[in-house]
Amino acid sequence: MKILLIEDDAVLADGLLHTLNKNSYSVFLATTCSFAEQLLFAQDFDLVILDLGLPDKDGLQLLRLLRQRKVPVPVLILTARDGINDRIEGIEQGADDYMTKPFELRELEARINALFRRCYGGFSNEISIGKLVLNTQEQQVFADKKPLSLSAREYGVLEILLLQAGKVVSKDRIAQRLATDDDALADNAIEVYIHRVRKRIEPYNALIRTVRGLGYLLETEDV
Amino acid sequence: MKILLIEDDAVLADGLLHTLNKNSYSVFLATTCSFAEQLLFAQDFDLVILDLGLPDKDGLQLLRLLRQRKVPVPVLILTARDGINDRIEGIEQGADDYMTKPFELRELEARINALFRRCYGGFSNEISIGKLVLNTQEQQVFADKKPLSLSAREYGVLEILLLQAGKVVSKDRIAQRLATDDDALADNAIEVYIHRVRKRIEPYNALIRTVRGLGYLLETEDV
DNA sequence: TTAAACCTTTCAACAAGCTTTCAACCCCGT
DNA sequence: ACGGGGTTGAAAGCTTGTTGAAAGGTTTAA
Repeated sequence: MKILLIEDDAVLADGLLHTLNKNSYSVFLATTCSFAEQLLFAQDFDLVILDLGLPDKDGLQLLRLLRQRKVPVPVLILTARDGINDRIEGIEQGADDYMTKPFELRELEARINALFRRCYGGFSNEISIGKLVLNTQEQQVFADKKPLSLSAREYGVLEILLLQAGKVVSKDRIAQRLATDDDALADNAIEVYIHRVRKRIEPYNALIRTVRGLGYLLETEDV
Repeated sequence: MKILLIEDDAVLADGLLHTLNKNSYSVFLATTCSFAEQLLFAQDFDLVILDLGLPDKDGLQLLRLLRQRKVPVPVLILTARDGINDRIEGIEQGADDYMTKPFELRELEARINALFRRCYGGFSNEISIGKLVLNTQEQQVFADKKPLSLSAREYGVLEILLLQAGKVVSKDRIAQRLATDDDALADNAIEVYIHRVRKRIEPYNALIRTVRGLGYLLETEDV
C-alpha cells in the first residue's frame, strides 16, 4: 500500500511516518506541493494525505489539478484552520475525507483504514474474492483458509489484482506497484510473475484473464 | 435517490427532512432502530443517515448487523457525544462518514454529496447507448454488462461511433482516430474494421448504418 | 450499363503475450 | 565469511491474436 504524505511540518511528518510504517504502509514524503505533483504524475499511489497549510502553493489547487486530470486516488486532507469553509471546499473539490488539526493519531489510523475499505471495497483488512482471501495487514493471501506462500513480488501482483478484482489492471500499474525506486520493471518480468501467480491460484478457480493491449484482470468463477 | 434517516429528535429530523427534500432526495424517516431495521431489510436505500443516540437500542448494533449481512449501503453517522471513541468505533464498524452534533446543515449537504460521488462513481466515465455501455477509462465496451473483447482497432472504431452516436462519422475521421503516427489508414482497412465491429454488436440491436459518400453512423433500435 | 463506393473473405507479416531456463542475487543460519 | 535455498528478472523461443493489403463480390447512383 503506497501512501503519499504531503506535509511540511517536520515533527508532524515524522510522527505520521512512524505510525503509518507501523501499519506496514509504504509511505513517501513530499514537503512541497510541486514535489508532490511530480511524484503523483510519475507513479501511482493508493492514498494521498494532503496538508492544506503548505508553504509553496495552496493544497486545494493540487487537489483540483488531480481531479481535473481524473486521477482517481483517494485524498484525505489535513487542515489546521478553523471554520468549516476549508473543509467543505476540500470535500467539494473531491477530497474523500478530512481531519482537523490537532488530531489523534489513533483517529487518523481509523480513517485511513476506513478510506481503504471504502475505496478498494471490502471490510476490515480482509477482502475475499472467490476462494481467495487477501489480508493486506499480514501481506498474505489465503486460499481455502490455507496461506499461499508467495514471494514478495508474487504477492504484490496478486494484491493489486485482488484489490481491483474484475477490473483491468495495466502492466504499467503493476510495474508501478512493484517498483522499489523508480526503475520500472520490464514488461517481460511482469509476464513472468503473472505466469507464476496463475499457476498458484488456478487450483482455486481464480483466473487471471489477459486483456490484450490493456492488461490483466482477475476473475473468479463463483457460480 | 432514496435516503433512510434514522433520527428520534423531532426538531432535528424535521430540519434534515426539509434540507434533503430540497436536494430532491426522497427521504424516509425512522425514529427507532427496530423500525429502521425492518425498512432496511425490506427495501433498498442509497444512503443511510444514522443517529447514534437513539432510545431503543444502540445504533452501532444496527450498523454492525448491516455489515454482517453485507448490506453495502453507505452509512453516515451522527453523534452528539464528545470524545472520539464513538466516531472511531463507528468507522471501524463500517460507517463511511460521520458528523458530530451540532453541525451545520451546509456541511452535511456537502458530505452527503461527497458520499454519493464516492460510492456511486461520481465522475462517470461511462456512456450508454442502447444495450451498449462505453467506458473510456477502461477502454472497454460492455454489452448487457458483459465486456466485449475487442482489439485495439475495433475498440477505436466503436468508440468514435458511440461518442458520436446518431451522427455521421467520416472515414477520414475514423482513420485519424486510429492513426498511431501520421500514416493514415487506407479506406479499405476501415471497411474491414467496420465489418468486424458490425458482427460484434449486431446481436445487441446496435447497427452501423452506411451513409454513402459520407461515412457511418451508429444507431440503436431501442424500440 | 457503368463506375464508384462499399462489403466480405482470406492470408501473410507482425506484435503481444506465454513459458522455460538460467545466472545473478539476496537472505539467513552457521 | 561461507554455503544453501529461495527469489528475481533477462533472454530466447514459442503461441496466439491482430493488422491491413489484396482480391473479388455487391450495391448504388447516374
